[in-house]
Amino acid sequence: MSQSNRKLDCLHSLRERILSTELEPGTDLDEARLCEAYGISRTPLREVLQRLSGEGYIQLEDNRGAKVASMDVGVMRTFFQTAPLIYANISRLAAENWRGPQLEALKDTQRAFSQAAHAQDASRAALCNHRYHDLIGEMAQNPYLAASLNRLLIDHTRMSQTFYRPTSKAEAALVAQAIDQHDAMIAAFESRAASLSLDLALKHWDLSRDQLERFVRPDPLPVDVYSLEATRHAV
Amino acid sequence: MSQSNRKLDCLHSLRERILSTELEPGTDLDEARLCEAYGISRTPLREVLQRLSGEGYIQLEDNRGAKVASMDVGVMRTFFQTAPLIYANISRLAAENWRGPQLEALKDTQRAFSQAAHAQDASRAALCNHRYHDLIGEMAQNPYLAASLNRLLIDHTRMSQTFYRPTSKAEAALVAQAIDQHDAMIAAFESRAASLSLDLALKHWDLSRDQLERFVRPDPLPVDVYSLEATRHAV
DNA sequence: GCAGCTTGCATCGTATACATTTTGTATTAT
DNA sequence: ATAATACAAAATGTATACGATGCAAGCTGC
Repeated sequence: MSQSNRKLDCLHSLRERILSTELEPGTDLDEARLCEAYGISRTPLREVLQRLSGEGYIQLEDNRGAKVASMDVGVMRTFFQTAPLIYANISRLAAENWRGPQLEALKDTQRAFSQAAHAQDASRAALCNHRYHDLIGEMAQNPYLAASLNRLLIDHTRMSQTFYRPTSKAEAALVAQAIDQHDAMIAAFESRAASLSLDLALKHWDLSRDQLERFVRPDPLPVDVYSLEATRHAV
Repeated sequence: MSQSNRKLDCLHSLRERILSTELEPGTDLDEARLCEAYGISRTPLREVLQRLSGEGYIQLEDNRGAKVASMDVGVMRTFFQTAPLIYANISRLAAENWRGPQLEALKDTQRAFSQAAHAQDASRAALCNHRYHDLIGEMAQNPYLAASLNRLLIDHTRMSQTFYRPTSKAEAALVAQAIDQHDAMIAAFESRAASLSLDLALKHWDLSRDQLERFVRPDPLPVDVYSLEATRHAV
């Protein structure tokens, strides 16, 4: 076959590696090295890079190669400003416009997400979560908003990479809550409940925002060292 | 220089030819022919096509070449549903976030637009209008919404291609009104009036929607042929 | 000793040649 | 006569070779 699987493999692999932050924001991507790794020549690899650039995963600079898209603080501010608007509208449209086997695909992805979360496989959970929201984007049948959504999801997934690594019971509970919300959204889509879907998306966003804030601004270290002494044996 | 001007020329030229519908939606793009036309080899041309695909100008199918992005009726419905949301928010953010020489660039483009409109150069006016709104997208400093905006503008420009070809006095008046609105928006941006900018964007959208509807659903042919007889000499 | 230039290496950009896939056409068998 | 198959021609996908660019270390002149 012409679109030799290796080229598609390369595309998907790079997407996943960027989403999982195995390739961290700002990382330089060397063409020759990637060619060797994926067993393809520079020509198809460069086409893959062009495409990833168009999707917002990487940035190309003339005669300077490719870098994984950065995530500076200014962009994060914009992210928090924009996400609820897009997520809410996409969710409403998904409830109205999904068709055919799309809902089943969403259920499958939700099952995979739930499994990964329970197995505490942070990377896989994050990728499943990404796919879950990406599918909702497809269900909405709106190529314009989908363009925004895809870019939001790239950054969202990269940011949330650390959250499905429940280091505390509180965070584990938040993940469980996220799973319940996903189920509730699926039910709302199934019954074509548009405005309910919108509300659920906003609630889901609130939860995610709390998780993200917990990451950006974690619990401060205890001022009183004696309280550490007291809790040490409890762990 | 490495990014040989010919490659960039090719990119810009194809964008303009698609926006001006010289290359109509659905047109097949032949690699060899384009290579010859722009004097570049297939490798850089294919990278240009990949990029245009990422930007939403064309669609690539495996082993089947490139087609200019289509504009079926379903997409148009979605366009009318989505445009005001994005335009309004972009406009508000542009008022809040523009900086440096961006406003001057906008004024320059507005002058060029006004000139083209008065010269009744439909193609150039449409491209200037496109650039005007694209610049507002840059001023908003929001890469997520910019992704939606860019895709909306591609279809918007292609649809409005016929409107700056004022065949009737009514349409000419609408164009004049659009120019005034552009000026009002510039003034609002300059004074950082966020909510005014949002309102103006919505008004501008209403006007554009009226123009588009006039095109999609023109005045019906006169039922009474005698009325034609009556107006024939008036023309 | 330091500024500015030159050289060398690593990497990117382009062209060309080759392989694979698609498509149109002609031929043959039913 | 129609349909199926095989072959030929055109277009797409890939690999490799070569030229161009950018960065860094070393050299020369002041």
